[in-house]
Amino acid sequence: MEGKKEEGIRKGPWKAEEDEVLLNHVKKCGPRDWSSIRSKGLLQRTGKSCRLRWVNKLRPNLKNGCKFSVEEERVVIELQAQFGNKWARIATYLPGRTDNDVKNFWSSRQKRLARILQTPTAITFSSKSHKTRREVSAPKFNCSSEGEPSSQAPSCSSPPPYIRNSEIIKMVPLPDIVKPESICFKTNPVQHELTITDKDPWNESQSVIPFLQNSQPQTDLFSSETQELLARFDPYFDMLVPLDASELGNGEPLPMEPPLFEPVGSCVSCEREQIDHTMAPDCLFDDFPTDMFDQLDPLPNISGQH
DNA sequence: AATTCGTGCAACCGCTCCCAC
DNA sequence: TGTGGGAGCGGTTGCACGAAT
Repeated sequence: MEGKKEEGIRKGPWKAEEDEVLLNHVKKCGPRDWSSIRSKGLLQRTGKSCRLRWVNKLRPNLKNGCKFSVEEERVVIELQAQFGNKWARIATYLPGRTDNDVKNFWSSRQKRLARILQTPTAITFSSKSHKTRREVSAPKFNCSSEGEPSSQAPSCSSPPPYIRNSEIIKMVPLPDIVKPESICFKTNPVQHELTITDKDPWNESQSVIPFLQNSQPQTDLFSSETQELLARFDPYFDMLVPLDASELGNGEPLPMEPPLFEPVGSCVSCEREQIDHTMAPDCLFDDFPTDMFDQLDPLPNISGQH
C-alpha cells in the first residue's frame, strides 16, 4: 500500500544520471510502464515519481523556465473560468505547458491577488508614468451605515452621472456583500487614480467570492490580464454602467468627466481611520498591466470632440 | 552585510479512475 | 462482479533565489 514505508526509494531532486536512465526507458518502451522502471532495478524511484519527472521536465518541447506569455495567461484565465481547476485539461490547450506549470501559475496569481485585495491600508491605482503622486480630489459616496438602508441599495448616495466616450455613465451602489461603510473610493480624472480603502482587512470569502462572481470583463478594451484583474474588481468597476436615457430626468447637461468630489479627508471611513491617502503605499499599481492605464487615457475632451 | 520576505517551481502526497484479471 | 495495481490528477509542501529592508 501507499502508506507503507518502502526501503531504498529515492526522493527529492533528480540527478542527471537518473534523468538519463529515465529517458532511455522512454526511448525503449515509450512513456508508460513507469513502475517497471523500479521493478527492473533501473531506478530507485516510484513509478509515480518517474512519470512526474517525465511529464514535467523531460518530455520534449516543454517550455521550461519560460514565463507565461500574455496569450497563454489569457487562455489559462478563460479556461479556468470554463473548466475550473482542471489543470491537466487546461494544459492540453497550451503546447509545451504541463498541468503543474498551469497549477503553479494560477496559484501564484491567486496569492498575488489575495495579497492585493487583503491589504488593510489604502490601495491606490496610479499610472505607471506617474511615479510621484499628487494629492487628489476624491469622490465622496457618503457611505454611511446610519439610518435605514433601502431594501435594494446600501445607504450610499450615488454621485451624479457623467459622459464618458459618448456614453452616459452612472455610479451604482456596491453589492450588498461589500459593506459600504467599510470602503471609500477616490478617483482622480487627471491621474486616473482609484483608491479603495477598506476599514477591515477582508477575509478570504469576502475578497475572493465577490470578485469571481458576475464577472463581465470589458473584452473590447483591455488585454486578458487586465480583464481578469478587472473582473476581480468587478464590484467596483461595475459601478460604471451605461445609463439609460430614460433614467435622466431633468434634461440638465451632464459633465464630460467623472465629477470631482470632496477631498479624501471627507470620506467617512478614511476619516474614521485617519488614513492619509497621500502617504498610501503604491502597492497595487505594479501588479496591473500597463495597458489598463492606457485605456483610461485620455480624458474625455470637452472642447475637442470629433 | 545580514536578515527577512515574497515568489517560482519541483516534487511529493493522497485520492480517484480505469482496466485487466 | 469484485479486486488490485497502475496511471493520472489536484492540492500541498519545501526549497532556492532574488529583492527589499
